[in-house]
Amino acid sequence: MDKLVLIDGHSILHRAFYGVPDLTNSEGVHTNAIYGFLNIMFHILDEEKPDFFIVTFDEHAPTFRHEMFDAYKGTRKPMPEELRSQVPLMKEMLSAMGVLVISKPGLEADDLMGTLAKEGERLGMEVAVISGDRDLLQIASEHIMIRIPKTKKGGTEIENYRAADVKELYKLTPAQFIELKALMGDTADNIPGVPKVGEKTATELMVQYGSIDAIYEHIDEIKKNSIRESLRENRELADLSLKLATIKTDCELDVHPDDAPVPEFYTKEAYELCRKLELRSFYKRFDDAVTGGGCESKKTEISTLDANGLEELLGNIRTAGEEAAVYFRKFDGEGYAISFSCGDGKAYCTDSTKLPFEELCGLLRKHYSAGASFITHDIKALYPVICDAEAYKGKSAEDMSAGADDVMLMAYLLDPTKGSYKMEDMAGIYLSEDRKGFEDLFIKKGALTVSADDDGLRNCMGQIACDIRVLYAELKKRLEAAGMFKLYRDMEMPLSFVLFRMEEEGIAASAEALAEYSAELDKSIKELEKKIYEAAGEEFNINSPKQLGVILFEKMGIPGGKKTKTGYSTAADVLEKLAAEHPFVNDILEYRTYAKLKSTYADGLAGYIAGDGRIHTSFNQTVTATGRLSSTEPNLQNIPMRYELGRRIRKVFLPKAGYIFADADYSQIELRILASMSGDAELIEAYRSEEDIHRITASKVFHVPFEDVTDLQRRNAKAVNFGIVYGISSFGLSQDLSISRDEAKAYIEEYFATYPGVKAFLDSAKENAKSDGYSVTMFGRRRPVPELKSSNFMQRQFGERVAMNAPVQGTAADIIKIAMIRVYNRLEREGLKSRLLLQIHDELLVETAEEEKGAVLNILKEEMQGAADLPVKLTVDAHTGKDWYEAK
DNA sequence: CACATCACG
DNA sequence: ACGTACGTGATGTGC
Repeated sequence: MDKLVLIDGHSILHRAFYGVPDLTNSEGVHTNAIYGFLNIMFHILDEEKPDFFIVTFDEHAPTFRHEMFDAYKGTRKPMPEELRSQVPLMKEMLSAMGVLVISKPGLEADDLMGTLAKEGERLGMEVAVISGDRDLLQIASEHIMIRIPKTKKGGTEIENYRAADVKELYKLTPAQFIELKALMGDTADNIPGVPKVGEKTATELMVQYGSIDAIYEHIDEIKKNSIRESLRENRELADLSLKLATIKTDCELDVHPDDAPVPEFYTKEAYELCRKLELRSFYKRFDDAVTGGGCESKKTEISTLDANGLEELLGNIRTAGEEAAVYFRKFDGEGYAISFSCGDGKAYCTDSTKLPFEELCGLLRKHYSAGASFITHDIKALYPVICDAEAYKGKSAEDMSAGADDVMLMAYLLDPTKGSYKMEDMAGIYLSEDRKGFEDLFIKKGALTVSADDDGLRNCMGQIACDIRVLYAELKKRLEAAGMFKLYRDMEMPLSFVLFRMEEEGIAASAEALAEYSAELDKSIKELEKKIYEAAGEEFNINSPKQLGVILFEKMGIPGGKKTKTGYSTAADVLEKLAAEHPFVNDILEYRTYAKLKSTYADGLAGYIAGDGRIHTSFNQTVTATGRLSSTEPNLQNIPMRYELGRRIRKVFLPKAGYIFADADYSQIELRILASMSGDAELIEAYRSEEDIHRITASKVFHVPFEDVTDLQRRNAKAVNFGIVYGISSFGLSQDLSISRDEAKAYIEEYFATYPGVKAFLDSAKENAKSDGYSVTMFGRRRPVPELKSSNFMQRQFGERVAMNAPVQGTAADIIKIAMIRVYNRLEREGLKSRLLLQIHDELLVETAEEEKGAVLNILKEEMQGAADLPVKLTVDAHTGKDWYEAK
């Protein structure tokens, strides 16, 4: 049977544009949508191997269906210029490939597709329709499959729908699907729908009655007054919507499915266009005949080095004054492999079978300290190889990072919302090179699957080194274009060195104290366990929310109600509301607290104490969307603090003999940044008065004299202050304060009336993020906020909160990063023995030599306060103590 | 491996 | 009509 593939060109191009990060060729021509489109197209073609193939494009002029009902015209967003410019190029590419591209002015792509699909079906073809949205599901049938590509991490997945799949998923036939859409409406498609009828109601009605006509026949049966009346009043609108929602399948076209046999694709013209657009990953699809002899596929020449060879290479690099790309991997035990790539286009490798690790380090350290420079991926992991304590003594973080570059940090700044910055992913995104993952190829269950001098491994190492140098040039260009290169060089690179030193230093923790604490918790846990089992009348796993839910809400009959998708919610805020009536619920809350402290902290931390008696956390520099750091294995940024019982765990963190801890934290840094960035005169003045900020806010918002502010008023004002920073919503605030949404709304309005500059700032933060596609901090750090353009209300709402929060949280992150570098440099340059150990977002912990106490406290205060010069001065509280508990 | 929960700023 | 504060990481359960 013949097979026909139809691609909805605009829809897939659109999807590709938003799914693939910005990509340009060296002339600045945007190519990401074309790249994504071709990937999806080839993927489909490889899979379907069709006999006929057509791509449709609509002209994006007002179309008949939509023109008729101008009053409902939704706000169809204008196409961003970066995408618009790719449309003609895409068409050019398709025509160069010999693909039949059809468009007809005045016709929606949907109608074109619908007509062609049905015609194909009539001709006895198996039809696959590729589109980015679900509208086309209505034409699914036994022989017409709708395929919707989703860009998930790890490639594109495609959802497939034949008629039966639609029926299964929506409990509706494709034809009924049209009516469903007509009832609920679709703003993006300018379909009004029936007011008050949303997805839920529409689905209920359709499943029950089967059609719009049937619904109206049984309209008296509809229980909900408002819905019934709305339906009655809007019968015309429903019919109108139905017309609008129906995809036409009977358009008159001069082209027919059997006019479009699958073309050759890989023509000379197409190859030349690929070259022009620099879409490298597609080069290899073309034959030598059209490429003129596989110029891109030439293998990188890889030489193996011994000690002398490496010495010579490093010497050459230094004399040439060029930066060498380096890729280093350490394996179990002593094993390692390392590769280099320089300007000559060749790759050089060595490994533990040819050069002992210590010798490698010796050579690298010698040349790095003498001025050789390296580009790598994850510089923090390379520092211990290229320098040692002798090299960095007395040197600033800038000194130590001057000769290094890190493509991972660069890519993080370009898009901090990506989950991973693996080399193979970045080669795909920025170089259009298809690479296999190093881990996937050679690492299984944490262990190397080949020997260190295996050819496959050597080739891969060499390839990665080459990619790193090409990637560096590309990322540098992009960072400069985005105005973030300085941020990268002056902030992230020096910081990477500071973090390396902090991790290396570690913090001492007493295993004995942890064990003692654990035993104490265990005793309480056992007692509570017994009490809970008695109250419940049986033994069960208290740690299982599922079992706990059954006990509480079924067996004991406590009214709780469902909350999560899997069953009852037993979260603390739910249980707390129950505790007043059912005191035994308190035992469960208490049990949870103890269990958490024991498993995560008392026992958990003990497992991380290394041979030197210290815990060496990892500070991750490329994880958060806002620019903050994160800490893992273990997380030392969430050690209990708020309640005494948990806080006691801080007593197990101890300075070494002759030392104490000095701990300094910013006071309300985010709120001060908000005041500064917004320039709100009242809020700035409030801070200048140096009075309690929450009390001032309460006084203004609730219109009471400063002295008469009650504790409750202050608490509420504080919550509003916090809420503002999070991108406030009346719902969120009402939850936090256990008040009504109306009350919360009134607070917020009064707050904005009090600080109008804050309101204006938040509004412009949203607007700018929407038009630019990203938020930006005072120091130019960006965070993409694609959610602002989502058609989903919730997503958009989330985007707005993000747009309000990211500039503030991100600026705070920038400032403490600056402070860390400055504190590090002062300690090092002044030859002090004290060492920076931890950063907890707005707090720094320094292991302080007793005799340096005064100097360190001064340094912390000066450098933290001086990290940024804002209209509202930053203030820092600093303390010392014999353990972390005392110092905080 | 997803989810719920809870620790922090 | 619908469900929500921003940013993280670790643990235990249960499919």
